[in-house]
Amino acid sequence: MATVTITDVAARAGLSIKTVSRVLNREPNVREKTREKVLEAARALDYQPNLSARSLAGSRSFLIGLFFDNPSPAYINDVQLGAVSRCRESGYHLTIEPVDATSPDLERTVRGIISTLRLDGVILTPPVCDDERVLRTLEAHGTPFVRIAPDGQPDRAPRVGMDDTRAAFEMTLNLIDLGHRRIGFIKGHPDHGAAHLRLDGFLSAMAKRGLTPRPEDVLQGWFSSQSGFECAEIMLDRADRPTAIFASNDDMALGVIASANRRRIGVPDELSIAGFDNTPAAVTVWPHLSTVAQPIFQMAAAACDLLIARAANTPGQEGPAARLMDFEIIMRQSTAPPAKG
Amino acid sequence: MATVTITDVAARAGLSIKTVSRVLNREPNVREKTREKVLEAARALDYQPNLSARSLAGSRSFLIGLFFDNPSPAYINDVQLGAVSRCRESGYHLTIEPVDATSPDLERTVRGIISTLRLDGVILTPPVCDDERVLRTLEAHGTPFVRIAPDGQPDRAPRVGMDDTRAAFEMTLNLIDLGHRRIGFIKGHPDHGAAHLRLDGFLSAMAKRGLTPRPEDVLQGWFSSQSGFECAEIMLDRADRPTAIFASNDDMALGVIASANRRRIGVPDELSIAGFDNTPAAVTVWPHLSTVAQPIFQMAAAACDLLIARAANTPGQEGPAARLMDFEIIMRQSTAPPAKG
DNA sequence: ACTTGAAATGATAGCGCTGTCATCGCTTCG
DNA sequence: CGAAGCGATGACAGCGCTATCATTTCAAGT
Repeated sequence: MATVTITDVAARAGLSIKTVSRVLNREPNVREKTREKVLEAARALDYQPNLSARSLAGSRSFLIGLFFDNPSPAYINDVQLGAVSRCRESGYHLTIEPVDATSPDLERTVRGIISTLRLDGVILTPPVCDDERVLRTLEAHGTPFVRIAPDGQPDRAPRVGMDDTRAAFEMTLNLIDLGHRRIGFIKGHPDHGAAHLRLDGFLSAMAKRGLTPRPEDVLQGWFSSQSGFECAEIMLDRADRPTAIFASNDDMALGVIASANRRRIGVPDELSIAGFDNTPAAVTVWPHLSTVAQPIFQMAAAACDLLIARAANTPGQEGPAARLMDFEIIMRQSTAPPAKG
Repeated sequence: MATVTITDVAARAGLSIKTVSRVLNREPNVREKTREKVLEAARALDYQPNLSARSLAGSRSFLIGLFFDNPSPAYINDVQLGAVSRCRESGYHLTIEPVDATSPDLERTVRGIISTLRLDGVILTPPVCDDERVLRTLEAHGTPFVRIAPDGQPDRAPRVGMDDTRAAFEMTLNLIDLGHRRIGFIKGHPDHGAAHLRLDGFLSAMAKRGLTPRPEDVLQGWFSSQSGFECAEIMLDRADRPTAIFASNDDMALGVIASANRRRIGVPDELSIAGFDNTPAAVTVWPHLSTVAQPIFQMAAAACDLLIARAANTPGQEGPAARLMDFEIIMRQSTAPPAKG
């Protein structure tokens, strides 16, 4: 309530407000003893800088925007936590900005957000990170942004992501090495780049082990559990059904489990199932789902780091940077060696 | 990039900046024709007000904070969407502030956030909405806040919520009217007030129909799917097991389904299962879960409304307000009449 | 001691708005 | 016809900070 300003701190420390400002902003050329005096006064007064004033006077707003459009709640939740964790460390705050990629006003909306807030940076998650209109608007305004797991144009701006292909490759290898020969694969939404990468990984692994998936075992899904269910219904209907199904995301894998349960096909004894994403739901079903864990929290934190670093350095430096994070293959109870015979 | 200020708009409209400000803030005493001139100039220049400047000069920051501590991703996602939808309409923005209720620095953290950002209001979700330290800090600072689904102290501050008791009551009635007599109930985390309310609703409904649940059919869960699974394992192990199980949230209901699947107990033929919350996972499993839908989006929107209205009205008016929203009972495929015999 | 220059500190002008108060013009009524 | 009254508009002072540039301090070099 009783607002403490930088002037109060300066008075208490017996210094000018500019010196206080210098200390608070970690600027160079401040004597160690002076720094301590300032810090002590600030602590004693429980001084909290006014973001609006800082933003108005300076070139930074201490605000990072997170743009997203209807992703999975678990995903966006992880992104938020990762981003906020870094923001906290640097005195930044995160504003969330759901965006409707199908809106005709998209440009105007985006323009309004970034210029009203003077965002220091924007984090873009799929599918917004591949929306040409959003990218163009941000570039035109000169607002730095980082894309998380973008599909294409890898060098257009800094990005963080993971190697989907290699992850799918390794998961497939795991399945094969468990003894499976006939493995079904459910593709993801064709508009998502990751869907293609995961398919590539699956196919390479099969090829590497000298296996050729039958066309009827590679079905088109849409990343929804419903689509996974439907694909499973088709595959499991055949007498010579696969002994394992690798769905390109957990939701679809859950659909596969639902289908298996409905048909009373034992998992994993009669059918192994693997997913991708390690959503919370993966351990909500029985049996727990084997899957690939994406380092979403870390990716978002890294994205935030890039933006904050960029806002701090006055020089308008560097071009695009990319950062690939490590994934993790998590084998739980939904996968096992195929039944003998 | 080329920043348009209110001065530019004033110049183009041939008016003073104060008049432009009046129009933009919907203040009274502006001639209609003047208003139009201003609006047109603003449109032509694509003027976007600078939030920092507005905040610094005025008494509002146009920022609402959302405090939460590790709730379910689906829940918090809905809250965010609901809150942002209202913020957008009023030129507000939402900053998300995950809070660790167990942190010893909690007060300092909260104080830092609200005084740095000068938040116009804060939305509190469970369990933060019942954290005494958070409430006290907000009150001490004079920051308005609205609690979503708080457990106790109904009159401490404005709140929005739903009638958990009645929802559980109605769902139980549905189960009974389907023909079930022996219904198991899985309680929620005892620290969450909603858990008690839902139990009350269950018991009242049973009593109303002259039924008395056996003690061994009312088990203590923790709102986690794991705990639901464990409770189900116990209940379903008995020969005279319930014909229906009502879990006080969807996660636990999912655990029950998992247990039933593991035991090859058919759902809903041999066992009906109902949940509470209508999480996305409710339609990811098979069979789809019957559950209670909370109007989370609307609750958050209402909370936001209260905060924004309060920030707009200069008078420090009104005491606590409460708003109860309507829930919805959704009967899907996990419930059916009990097997004959 | 006296210069010299870099390091340390301070004075001051805004940043783009809103709030306060003054001013202007027009209607209304005695 | 003049005074009063009110609606409409404008001038201007900050809000709390950062940026620029001026000034002071102090150690080193001669």
